[in-house]
Amino acid sequence: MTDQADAEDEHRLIARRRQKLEDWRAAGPAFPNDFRPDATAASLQAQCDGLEDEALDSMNEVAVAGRLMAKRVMGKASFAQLQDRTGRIQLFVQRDAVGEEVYKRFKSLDVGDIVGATGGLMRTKTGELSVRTTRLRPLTKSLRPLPEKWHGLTDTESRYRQRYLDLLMNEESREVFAARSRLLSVIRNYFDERGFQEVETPMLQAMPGGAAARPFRTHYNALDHDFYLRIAPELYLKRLVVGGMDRVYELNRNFRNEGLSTRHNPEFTMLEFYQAYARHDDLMALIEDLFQAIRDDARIKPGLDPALTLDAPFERITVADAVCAHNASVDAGQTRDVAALTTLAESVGVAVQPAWGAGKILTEIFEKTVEPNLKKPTFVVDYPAEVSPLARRRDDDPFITERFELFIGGREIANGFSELNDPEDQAERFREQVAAKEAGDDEAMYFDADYVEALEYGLPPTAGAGIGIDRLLMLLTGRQAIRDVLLFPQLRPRATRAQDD
RNA sequence: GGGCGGUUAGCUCAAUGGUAGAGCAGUGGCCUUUUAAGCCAUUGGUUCUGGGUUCGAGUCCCAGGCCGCCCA
Repeated sequence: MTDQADAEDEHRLIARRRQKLEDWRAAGPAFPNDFRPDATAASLQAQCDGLEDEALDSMNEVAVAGRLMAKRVMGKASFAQLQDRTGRIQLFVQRDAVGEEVYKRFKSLDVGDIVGATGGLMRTKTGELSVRTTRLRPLTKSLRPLPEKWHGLTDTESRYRQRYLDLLMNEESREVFAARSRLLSVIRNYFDERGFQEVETPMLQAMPGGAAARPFRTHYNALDHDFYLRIAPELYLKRLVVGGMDRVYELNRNFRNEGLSTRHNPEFTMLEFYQAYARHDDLMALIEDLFQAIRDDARIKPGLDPALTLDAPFERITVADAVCAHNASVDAGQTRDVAALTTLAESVGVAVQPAWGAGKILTEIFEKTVEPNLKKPTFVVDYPAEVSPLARRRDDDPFITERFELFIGGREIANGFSELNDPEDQAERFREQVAAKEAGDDEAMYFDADYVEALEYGLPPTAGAGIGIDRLLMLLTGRQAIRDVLLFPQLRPRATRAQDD
């Protein structure tokens, strides 16, 4: 119970509703949990579509439950809108049908209260399906007023911080997250049907690996040891392939210690999958096919720029060819020439570091000058080994790897490669990473001796790829901000909430 | 990290440096098929925070918070 001082400080609107809750308590259990709806708004709308009055009259009573979203009292008869997980259904409440007492209680309900209603079905003069309410049970009192009924909740900060209000008030928001669920479901079905096993590997890792990124650090008291939140599951998934799981996938969170932006959230959802006895180009074909399944089965309504299409086949181009195509000042013979690349890099605003080789500079130029222009789905291939420490080199050209990235709408959507399964080459690549880290690159990798040991038992020839689910969903739903596709995006903590100490 | 914009009633928004307002919600009244129901009346403010300028600041200046957009 709140004490008197709190109650007096409380906002008048909340205080008023709290008083109504007291009235509920006086009338019996105020938070009953034995009401059982036997229908939903959508099921009733579907079931009664096109039915005449007589047909509705002859139907059994239904029980519905949900949140009161609108209340229109017109004397001795009233209408209310009940919202459940499927949509809305109207209640018709007549004083002479429910009795004076119940009608009075109905009139004292607030928009936002959660109620259960029982009654037959009818259609109003204007044709709206309604529950002709005979019994009405208040189930949960809402002490705080909902946002305004017409404009809803538009303040972006409130929409992110109080997502429950956004979901209650904004159907588009509900639709985005329903689409998210369907997308994940389509992906899981796709891999399950092809013999991939879904697994979960550690998020709390003693040594973060599998990507170039800064990790979050935390402390494990029982072991008195610092741990990291994973930046990628890659090295664990490949250990599983060593262990005989020839096809695995994981669909879960990664954490990267970087800034917040329209396109970055510190925790984000990634699909990674690995298939033994396959090469990177097998996975390119698989991803093309997966995207057809997403297009056909995920039923994502709004969004995707009409100028874009997910239809296969996707375009294919090499990093070097793409750089030449977008930069007139460099030709095919110079794409491994540090001097020529440095000149070009600086002319496009890339600050070249002394430690960078041709592969790194070329990739930076690519990201700066080509990436944003890749609107149509495009596989970019032949990434330099220098920027691909976990990818297998091409047998005919060890400067580059059997790696691809998929770009759609100017953004990276997927990244994959034939896995490096030569333990000696992998050890050498790790040593280069450690050298880069010591030279000041805090995104460079650690030497993961345990992983190299696993490779020494033999990783079958394998290809793997990752797809950023949040960015894919942004693309599919046409959302500009990653926060619009995350239920609880990261925001700066609020200082004003009183924390004692 | 830098630049720009925003921040006013529970919500959505107004307000030349001169009495802080409207709609919705709330409260009281009328109203037995409404659709943002309608009509009458009415309550409600730390104008994000802290300084400053001024006879007087929501408004101008400085610093800060949070949010958004753009850039690095």
